[in-house]
This record gives sequence, C-alpha cells and structure tokens, in this order.
Amino acid sequence: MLGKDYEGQDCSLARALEVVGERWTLLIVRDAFYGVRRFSDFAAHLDIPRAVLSDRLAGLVEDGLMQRRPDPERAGREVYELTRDGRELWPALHALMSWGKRFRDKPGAPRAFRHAACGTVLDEHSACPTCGITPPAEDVTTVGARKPFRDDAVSAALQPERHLLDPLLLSDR
Amino acid sequence: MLGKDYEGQDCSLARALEVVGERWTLLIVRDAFYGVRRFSDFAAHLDIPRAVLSDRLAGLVEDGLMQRRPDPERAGREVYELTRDGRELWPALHALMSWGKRFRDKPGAPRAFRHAACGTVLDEHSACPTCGITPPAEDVTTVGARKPFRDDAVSAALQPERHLLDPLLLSDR
DNA sequence: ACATTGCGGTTCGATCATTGAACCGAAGCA
DNA sequence: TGCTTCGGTTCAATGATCGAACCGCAATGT
Repeated sequence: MLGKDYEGQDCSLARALEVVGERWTLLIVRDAFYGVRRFSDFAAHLDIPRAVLSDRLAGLVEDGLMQRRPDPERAGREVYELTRDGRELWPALHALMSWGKRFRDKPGAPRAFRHAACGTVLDEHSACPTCGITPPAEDVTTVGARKPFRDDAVSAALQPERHLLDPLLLSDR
Repeated sequence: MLGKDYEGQDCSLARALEVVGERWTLLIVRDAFYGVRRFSDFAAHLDIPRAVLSDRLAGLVEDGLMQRRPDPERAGREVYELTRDGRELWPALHALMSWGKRFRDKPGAPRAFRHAACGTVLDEHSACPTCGITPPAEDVTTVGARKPFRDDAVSAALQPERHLLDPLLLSDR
C-alpha cells in the first residue's frame, strides 16, 4: 500500500499502517492466526506473487510482528510465526473482518469465530457475549464456511474447527 | 495498496480491504471521524497529493462509506461525510490505533479517546471500562496531544476536546 | 553416485499506482 | 473587469506489483 511511510502524520494509526498497511500484509497476518507457518502454504493459500510474499514476510520479521526460525521437521526450510506483538493484532484484525462480514459479504455462512471455553460466537468487538471477556487469540476457535470456495490444500486443511495459532503442518509425514 | 482487489480470497477481511485497504484511505476515514468534511481540509491535514485525495474520496463515496453533498454554507463547494456504514468502521479503526499506540508510538501523550458520558478513556476494544458498553463514535470525545507536531490549521482546530463526527468548519465567516 | 523433485527464494521486464507540479473552470471578492 | 480560492484533472517521472523464469539447497529415487 505504500510510499511507504506516512511521515507527516502524528497519529498512532499512521504508525500502525506503516507496518500492516501494505497490500497483502494483513492477509498474511490473518493466515498466520489460522496457523499457516510455511512459505509454500502462504503462497498456496493467498495466490500472492512469491516475490511479494518474500518481501512482506521479511518486513513483518523486521518489524517484530513475526519471527523466522528453521523448520524443526525439515532441514533447510523455515517457519514464520507471530510474535506477541503480532498476536496483539487480533482485536484489530477481527474488527475489520466483522465489518467486512456485516457490510460487504454476500449472504451465506462465512467463517465464524467462537470462544473456545464456552462455544459462543464472538461479537464484533471480539468479545464473548456470555462470558463478558475478550479472549486472546489462543482461546478462539474457527470453522471454515461449508462451500470450499478455493480448493488448495491449505483451504481444505482450514475447514475443520481449529484453535487460532495452532500450527498447520501440511504435507508432513 | 492495490491491485486493487483480492478476488481469490473468500474472507470478509479481503472484502474489507478492497474498500479501505488502499494507501491513505483509512487516514481519510480517521479525519472524517475527527469532523473534517472539506476537500481542502483533508488536503491540508494529510499532505496527500490532491489527485489521490480526489480518487480516494470518490472511491469511498462509490463504496457507500461517505456521501458527498453541496456545502450548505458555500456555493460550488462540497462536503464529504461518513455514512452509517462508514461510521461502523469506528471499532476497527480504534483497534488499529490502539495497537499502534501500544506497540509503535514513542512515549508521550498521544491522542486519547473518552466515553463522553463518563469521561473514562476507552480500552483497546473501544469499550468503556466503567460503563461496560462500547459507545458509538458519536458518544466519544477526543483531545489532541499537547505537542502540536504539525502546524496546519486543521491540526490546531483538532487540539481542543471535541466529539467525534462533530463537523469541523474551518475558515468560515 | 547421479538425476529428479520440491522448496524458498531472487531476478527480470511489463504493467499499474503514486507523486508533485502544472493547468482549468466555477464562484467570490474588489 | 481582474484576482483569488476551491475542487478537481492532466501530465511525466518514479515507485510498487505482477507473472514467469531462474538458482541453490536438501531430500528422494534408482
């Protein structure tokens, strides 16, 4: 999305957008919440040019939202995981998703988010209406829509109910 | 930020980003919450190329987040105001701002947001901790940081405490 | 040992978006 | 009538994004 900074702006919103405001960045972060950790899985799920994916992941690592480590199960490969700062984006991400669902989605059964402890669907402030708290991402589960929409392996793996941030390990044996 | 759509994505996040994901768009929406309504005031406050401002405002109008009307006080001029759909972006906008403030801001006293009814500062879910509700943008007030940072007329007018969405009318007589 | 495959990139032109400056018509003021 | 302001549009230059091709490494197959 960028120039890439908004240097003339005093607002913390400008600070945030310098980090997550570029094209594709928030979709990558969303996939990381879903558990995606490998370069090839991001690429398969997002249909993003790999040069851009490489650039965005490097930026997220540099800005401290993700960390990159050697894949413990496959030598020579890497995994990308959200740091604490990155995981704290959950309320903002969920608020944007909720807005998109309310005002832009076609009717149907889009992806839902539930408080794992009680099963209640979160409201648009990412709070649990029955418990009265706002669970962190680790305590939230999600189920994919029934219609698959995309047919890549990652979309399929994201269909069943899963906790956010649970690592998604594809094609491992 | 754009291609400009994310057609391959099923997610409501992608829908939202197609509307507010381009460079500058969310900063324009933020200023609209602050009460800015005139083309020249957006331009003065944002340091945005006017061609881009024109394009983004047209996009926001087309997408139904803002409406454009003749300025009732000045013939031949226009005002841009948030629609209901646009005002509903407040929780998402505030969540992003809160994240930026917590993880990216220099220390100091950045802009604060309070529940007008009780004066309590909102938490990062844009809820009022004392009242236990999440006030709509109309019931939120904001005060600018003490250090001016920018010295345009709009920044100065946004220093005192004001309700969100209260029209800011500059240089009127 | 050697060839093959898949992964995680990088590099390359072509295309598209953004930028700042210049221009333009309509309205208001003198 | 002239001069200014406002809200744009147009323009050339720059920067970002795109898809395709390439490359080095590690594991696998024979």
